[in-house]
Amino acid sequence: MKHRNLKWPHLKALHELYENESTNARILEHPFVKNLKEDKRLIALKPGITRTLVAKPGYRAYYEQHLHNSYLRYYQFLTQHHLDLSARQQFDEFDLDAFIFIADNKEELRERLSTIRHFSSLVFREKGSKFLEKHPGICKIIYQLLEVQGFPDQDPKNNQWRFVVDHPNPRIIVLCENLANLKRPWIAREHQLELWYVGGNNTTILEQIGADKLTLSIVYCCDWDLAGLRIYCRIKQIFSSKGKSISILLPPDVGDAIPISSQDHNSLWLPELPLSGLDADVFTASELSLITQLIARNKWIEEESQDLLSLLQKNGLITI
DNA sequence: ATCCGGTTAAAGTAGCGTCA
DNA sequence: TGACGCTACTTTAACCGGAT
Repeated sequence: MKHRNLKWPHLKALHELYENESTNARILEHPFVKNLKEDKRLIALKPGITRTLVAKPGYRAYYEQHLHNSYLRYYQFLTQHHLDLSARQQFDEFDLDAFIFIADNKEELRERLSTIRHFSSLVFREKGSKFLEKHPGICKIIYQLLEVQGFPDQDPKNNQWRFVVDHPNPRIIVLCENLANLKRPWIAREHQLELWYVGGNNTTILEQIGADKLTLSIVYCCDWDLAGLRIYCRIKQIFSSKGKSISILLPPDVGDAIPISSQDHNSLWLPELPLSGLDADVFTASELSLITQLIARNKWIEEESQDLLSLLQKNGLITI
């Protein structure tokens, strides 16, 4: 039963035979389908038409017993995850089960995401470590399920996480220093935002932002501490060399600021340097004002404490 | 309803260079 | 020399829209 190894086109066409009693899909070469026709005699070619298959008496009952539940499960999954339902997709039942596993264990897999070969041999053990490299279509679906832009480089030292919340028609691109906003992707989707994770030293993935996207507004959302603002300076420089100007999301006031030595925070200001060593030319007057206040009070503002939508609204970037 | 032709996506294949 | 990887070309079939 598990070895019938039907691909999605076969499942789809067999379902079409169940619903409409006929299909034009070319599925006869498949041993399982061939067996349905030649041994079980539950389907047959339509007389006079060489490419149309029709259902025969008994097919409905057979389908309901052996195929219907699988089809419904896969159909529901693909629909839920907005995956392409077309019969061009070449994944089989094994792959579909793997997709569902990936979706169910998305966070864990993302945490441990390493190289494409490692992932392939872990999740597609039976198909080998090179399976995903040779099947870009299936790889693309995994990216979509995991909501990543790609696997990190071969070199484990070069762990470039490429988390993205895509929108087909974004109004604005938000570069995020932290994952917090990317963990609430529905907010971005509802409001036509595209989110890119550029935390840590992930700035090289900015090269991946397509030229077509450069016409949109790009804003950076970060912790207001030395590390976050340093990244902003670097990103602004990168985009500036492409002739693109970006801005930073400015919290409305210092009200949400917390002491610099709070838990798990180790980005200290450098009070001995003017503006903590940041390049003053990068910032606007109101941004400079907030930075100097934070330095003076030895505080910082956590990105997670700010609501992305109201930040965008208060910065005049969207209307809700 | 069937056929057809253009477009698109994916898989298979063959040719070529690299490296041990 | 053989294993491997990269790439470009070919093949196949689905899909879509228009014609018969």
